[in-house]
Amino acid sequence: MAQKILDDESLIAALFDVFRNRGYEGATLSQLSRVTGLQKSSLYHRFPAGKADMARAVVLGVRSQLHAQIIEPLGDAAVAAEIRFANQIARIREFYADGRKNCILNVLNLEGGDTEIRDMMRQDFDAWRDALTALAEEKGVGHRQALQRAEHFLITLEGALVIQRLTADEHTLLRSLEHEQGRFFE
Amino acid sequence: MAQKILDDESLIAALFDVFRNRGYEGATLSQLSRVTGLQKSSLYHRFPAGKADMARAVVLGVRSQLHAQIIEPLGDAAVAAEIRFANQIARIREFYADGRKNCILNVLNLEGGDTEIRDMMRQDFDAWRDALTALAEEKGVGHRQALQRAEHFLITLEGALVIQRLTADEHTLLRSLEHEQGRFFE
DNA sequence: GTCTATAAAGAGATAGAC
DNA sequence: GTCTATCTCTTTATAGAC
Repeated sequence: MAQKILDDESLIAALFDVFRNRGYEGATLSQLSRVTGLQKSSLYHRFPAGKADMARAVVLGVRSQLHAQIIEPLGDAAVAAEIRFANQIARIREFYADGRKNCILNVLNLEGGDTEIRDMMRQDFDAWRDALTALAEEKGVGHRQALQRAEHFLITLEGALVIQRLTADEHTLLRSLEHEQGRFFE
Repeated sequence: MAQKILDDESLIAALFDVFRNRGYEGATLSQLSRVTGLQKSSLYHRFPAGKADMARAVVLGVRSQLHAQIIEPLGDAAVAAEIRFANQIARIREFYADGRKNCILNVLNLEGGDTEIRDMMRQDFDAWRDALTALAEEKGVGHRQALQRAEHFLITLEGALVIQRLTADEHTLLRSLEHEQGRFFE
């Protein structure tokens, strides 16, 4: 049996990088081929439905990372709520390379995009928001306000990524996350 | 002299709608032709450098609207600061159709995008942020904090647009704007 | 200024050898 | 599982008539 040159994880990580930086339409098969080191036909062997399949695989990978590294730890009652929030910030900084990488949720959700992908991303947003809501409630914040703060936190995250990509001010994301951290439980 | 079927303003408005909803790569000449009612060659007559020219024209149109309708009114000393802020909110709601339309600054600023366009958008962001900073300072907020609030307001705007596009909750933008309005001068 | 027609390049996708 | 080679379709762009 012939060898896989790249394991699935590295392969999808390479595809991810192209999609998040250039969007769905901006990611060409030539680029995807180049960054993975695989010819187009090899990509089709692994992703029979082509580019749409690759994008779906990327989103599936992102969502499993998101759940394992961020959403589940937010609900880990063995750790103090403030620490869980701080750990979340650390994972966010890694995941977005301190704001130098885009959010796939933003770039893969334009008009004409794959509805299956949008549905998955909606579910993940809901799950993340709900985990944050529960965290605030744990510390005595009322449900309605906890929900608002959770949503506002994620809005700030997305907005900071957009603005940092525009201004190239490397501290935008970090500043925003720390600002929200200070207000989340108060 | 032959007639222009569409005046420049309506033409650019139609192009704008395609670019903001589908991004640069996602906007094809076929679509741009369809929404304007002009054949591709007619578009090339008006925009000799093609799609790149169209995107630049769209951004020029947006920036003149932004300055006339939002940035300049923010500095109009004849109107109370709170009213100026409230008027800004009203213009934002119109401009983004209460969150149903994207921000062009987000979708035209991916990797590989036109640097001329990015530079223009950066300038406009700076101008808007500076106008908001001055407004907060007018009401006694210190410079450093005024700048932070101005930036945070624009981050929230961009983030709310991203999240509303994802969740399709029609109240996301409005709720965010009102929340920020309550905190801006305090 | 707009049109029809067409060219040229690049996109996504497939066939078949190894 | 990967490759070379090829195909088809769409995309961007141009030529030239009206």
